[in-house]
Amino acid sequence: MHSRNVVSWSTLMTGLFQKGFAIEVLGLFKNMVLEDNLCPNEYILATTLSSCSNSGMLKEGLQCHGYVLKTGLLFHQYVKNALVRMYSTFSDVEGATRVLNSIPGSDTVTFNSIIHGLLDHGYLSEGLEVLCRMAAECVVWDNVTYVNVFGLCSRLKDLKLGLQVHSRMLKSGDEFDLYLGSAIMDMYGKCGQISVARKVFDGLQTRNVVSWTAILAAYLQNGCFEEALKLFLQMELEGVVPNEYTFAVLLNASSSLSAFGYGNSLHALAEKSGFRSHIIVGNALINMYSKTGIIEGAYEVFTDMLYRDSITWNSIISGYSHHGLGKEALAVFHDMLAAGEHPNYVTFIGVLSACGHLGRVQEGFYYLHQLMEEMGIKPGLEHYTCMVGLLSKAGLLYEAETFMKSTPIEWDVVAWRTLLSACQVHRNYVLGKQVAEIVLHMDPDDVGTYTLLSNMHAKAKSWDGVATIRKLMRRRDIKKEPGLSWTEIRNDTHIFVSDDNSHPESNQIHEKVKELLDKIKPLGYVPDIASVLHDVEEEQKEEYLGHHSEKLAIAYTILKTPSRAPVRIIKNLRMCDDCHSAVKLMSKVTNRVITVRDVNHFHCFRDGMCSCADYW
DNA sequence: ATAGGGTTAG
Repeated sequence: MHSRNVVSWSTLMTGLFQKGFAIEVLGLFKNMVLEDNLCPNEYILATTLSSCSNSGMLKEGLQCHGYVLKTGLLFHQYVKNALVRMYSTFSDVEGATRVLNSIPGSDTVTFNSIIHGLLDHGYLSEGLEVLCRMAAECVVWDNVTYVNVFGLCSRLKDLKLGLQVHSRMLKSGDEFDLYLGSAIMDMYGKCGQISVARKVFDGLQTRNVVSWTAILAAYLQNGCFEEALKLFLQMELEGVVPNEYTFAVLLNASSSLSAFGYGNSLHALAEKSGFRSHIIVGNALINMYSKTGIIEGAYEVFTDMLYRDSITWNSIISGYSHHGLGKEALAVFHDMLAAGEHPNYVTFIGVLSACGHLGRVQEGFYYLHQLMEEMGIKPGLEHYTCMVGLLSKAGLLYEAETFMKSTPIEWDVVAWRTLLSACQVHRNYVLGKQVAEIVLHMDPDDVGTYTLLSNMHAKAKSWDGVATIRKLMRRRDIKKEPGLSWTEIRNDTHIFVSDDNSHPESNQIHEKVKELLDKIKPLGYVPDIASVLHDVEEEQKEEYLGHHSEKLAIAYTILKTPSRAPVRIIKNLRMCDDCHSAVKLMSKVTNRVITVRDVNHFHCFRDGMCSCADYW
């Protein structure tokens, strides 16, 4: 153009802004001032400020604010709104509030911007306050307001508020849109009302990928993992193309089921669909591989990722920790610091539990008392519980007990259970029984603790103790949870129940178990018959041990898969001592890698050893 | 003649 004016620049800048080229808008702003010597007006500044928000350019945003002050454009509504959004986006609540209050006149967009900004940075009560103010000042609510307010209800998990807002929306008679539909489903999902969310979904006239993903996420958040995976097939059938959020949800559903078959297929599909470099997909993949027991797969995804954020680092660190790989976890943690990524609350849970696996008591306390302080992270219950685990794992049971008594925090049942299982491993039954009392006082229905307690009595050969526990369980009507193990072979899941002969191939499986046990006896396997609490002959006790669900699942997988294939088992309870020592030797005689995910640990058995170093 | 705010995720 031979001659350009502010409107020419403004038109171009708006076009770029709306297509997502925020950085380019800032470049144009500079050129307009320097090349054409033009003075920006309120249109230019509104767009430029928004571009600063969208591209994360804080410094430039502040410079624009200075420009606004110098040029006296502050009293234009659009400019004010853009400023409020800029400060909200950069989580400067005070700055946003200052703009909000210092310039008279706030419209719907002003309030929408500040509420959204507050929610996005976790200022929920402040968000609620602004909403009340908006209502008090009788500012009109539009669809964007409703979307934001439903977001507020989701985060507060406040169903009552959600229902009130939904009613108000229906009465307002405003035109409904897809943003609203997704926000409503999200609200009901996060407030635990999955069937209402589904009803909203079924009532949608049109659906896009976000509506689908929102309902899948609602199923996920309500523990309906298989339903989520099933519904995805329906989504594909209707020709809706999944995006990176969809894959994150589905991978998470697979992780929760420990379904590596689904996880693997989804990984392939995500790559084919071009989501290889999306952070949330990478993070979900790390999580999926780690939770399905394939920690090498998790690391491979991690190393291949082009872009990482703090969740990426946290995922691989806690993945390594869950697998008992303390050295690897700490090495990645140091890489994280070197890469300039700031650790957070969650990072240190993984780091401290890694110290636990390595028995590094001093290093753990250094992180807790010094590094966390330096980084401005206040230790919480989870961190202190890691310290209890760390001390007790190192055999310092009484130090752990003292630590618990001297730390001013309200301990939960998890912390006491940590100390309890340490007492079991270190065979300190005196302290163990005391701690078990505390655990049962806090949670009288905890079946695992009764089992642990009666095991401790049995190990100490206190048969009266065993009888007392069993009486107690009968009196309190505590039913022993059946032991379940499952394994995925090709695309089928096979479930095994302890002491259950109803499997069609039961005979073969038992024969295979017997064969394996006979093979490992010469290597030192001694059946732990003391742990069998049935009143039967010794020989039969040995047979009962062979009926544990993980032994059945392992025998079956070995029968049905090629000779070098890894064996992966998931079970619902804690692995017992007998199975643990048996499976170690089985990994040796079969030359297989056997991974068992029990209720809270991963055990990777290889060549006669377990990754948990016999502490779990 | 040119301008602003929203949904799903780890």
